[in-house]
Amino acid sequence: MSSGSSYRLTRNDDRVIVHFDYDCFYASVFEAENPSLKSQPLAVQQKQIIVTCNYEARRRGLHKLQLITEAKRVCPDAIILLGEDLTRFRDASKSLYNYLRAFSWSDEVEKLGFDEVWMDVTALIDYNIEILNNNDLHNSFFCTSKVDPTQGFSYDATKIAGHSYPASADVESLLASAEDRQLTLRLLLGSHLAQHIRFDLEEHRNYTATVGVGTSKLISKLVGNLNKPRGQTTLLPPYRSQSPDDDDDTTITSFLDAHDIGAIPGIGFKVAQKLREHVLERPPEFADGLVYGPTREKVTVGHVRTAPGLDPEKLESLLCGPGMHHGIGLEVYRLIRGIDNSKVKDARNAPQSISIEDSYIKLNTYDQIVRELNDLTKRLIDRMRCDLMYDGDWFATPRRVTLTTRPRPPLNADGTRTRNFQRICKSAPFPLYVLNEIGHAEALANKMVENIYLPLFRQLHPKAKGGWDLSLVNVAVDMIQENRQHGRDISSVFKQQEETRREFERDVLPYVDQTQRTGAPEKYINKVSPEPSRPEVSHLDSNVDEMEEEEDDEEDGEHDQAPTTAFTCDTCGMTIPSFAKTAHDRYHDPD
DNA sequence: ACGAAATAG
DNA sequence: CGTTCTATTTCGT
Repeated sequence: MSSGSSYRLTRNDDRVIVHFDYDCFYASVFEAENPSLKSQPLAVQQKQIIVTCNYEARRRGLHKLQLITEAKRVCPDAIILLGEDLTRFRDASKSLYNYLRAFSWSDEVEKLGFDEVWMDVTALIDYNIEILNNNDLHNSFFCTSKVDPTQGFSYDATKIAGHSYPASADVESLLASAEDRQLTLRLLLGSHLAQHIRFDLEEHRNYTATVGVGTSKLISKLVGNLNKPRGQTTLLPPYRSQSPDDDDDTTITSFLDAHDIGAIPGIGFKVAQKLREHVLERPPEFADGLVYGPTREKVTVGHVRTAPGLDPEKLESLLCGPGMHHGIGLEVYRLIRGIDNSKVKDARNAPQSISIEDSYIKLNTYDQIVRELNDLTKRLIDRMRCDLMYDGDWFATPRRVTLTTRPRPPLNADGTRTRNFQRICKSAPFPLYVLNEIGHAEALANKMVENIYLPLFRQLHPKAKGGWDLSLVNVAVDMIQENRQHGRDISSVFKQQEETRREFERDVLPYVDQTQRTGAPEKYINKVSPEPSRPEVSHLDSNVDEMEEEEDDEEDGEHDQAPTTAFTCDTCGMTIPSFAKTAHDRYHDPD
């Protein structure tokens, strides 16, 4: 059916969205802690593989997901650090997120994983388009503050900052075109803002990022991939077709069409396989003996988009199945045409859920299971206290606890074992007494296991004949709600804090000439963390230590004068930003 | 509300 | 080349 089609296929191109992706994030966290690592080949290990490595290591033949044995053979002098404890990465991610948040006027700042952030910067862009002097675009000033007109940076509003797609795009003629001028201008301003934030991140936080600029989350994320690391790409118009029937003449289409169908965010493994099968008219083949990853029998977005008869209804019937939400057909239909009107979500102060899990080769006695539950639950309570508390108060509280296990399937008759990723879970209301006990997490964990997790476990595994055989256990709290705080909203605290930190660093740190930036940002900070509870993973250099950023924070004060936003500690003489005073006092006097 | 499943990094 | 450990979303019930 469907000829004239009443599908909502109009793309909203009124927004400017920037996607940040920190370069080789795990390695960068170690480098930010210890800048002398930057010039060395550095790799981060989890289990038997390199999960990421810096670009010096890549130049020497290392790469992601490489076996440690191979990595050591290829590059014997690589520095390999253990990255199995995610604490430092989570902390760095949270701090950078709040740092970026301070740039936003609308607080539409959404995180994906540890190393990606979208920002809807439309409000800033629209304001700055209004104040543009069209008679002197070369000498424009981008105002980054709603209240202080002197805050901002100079830029040339006739040129894109960074790269563009297509690389050969002629910005001058786009600006001269009645059709494309407005959109071009907005994206162009977006590119300058993105570059400003990127440079700021490099100078003040020692992180480089790769950025994409477009009018949707989909486009900004994908287009950023074109120039990495430490680059940025803007998808320029024309976004709209001249002909009514097809979109083949837009940059959106030419850009998206070349992508593998599985490369589109929102199209996962299952959906991609079904689409490949449809286009190829047979099941896609796998690599020899491998269960993971299809052999890249490349089926592209273009193939799917132009496949005959693949309208939203057809896609829906093709793709529907267990786990698929209704409307998946229309969603895919829109995605492959570059239509993604999904909002950048409002910034969050707390995660929606926290879970801790471990997998096991052998876990089959009650005692072992109780021990593991106690251990997992202690870690869960530590995480709750870290992520949901501020200044001694719970600013967010969970409403539910869940226990999830993955039973190992029994052996088949022929001695093989069928792979099973299926999980089973059971949940219960979150016990509020956990919030009131301030003692050690261990005792509290034991109590919680006794009262909550063991009952849930018995419901999950009613009969114990012959014991259990679990390959995975997960403890979680979810339905986390932010609490109404007395007086002001906790959001402003997190956001303001990073803004203050930024000003503090600008004032106290050595001046860096913005016009001379060529290589890596200079090393500028040494800091000793007062946190005793953070387990160390591995140490290379005991001289330069942690540079983790969290709310309980302090800075080294080897500089003479303090700005107005800082004070000098009477006990140790350190220069401390004012927001960190409480934490610093606690450092000297823990009780 | 609860449990399962898909997606993503 | 092995995926592990998270976190989010959405479905059916």
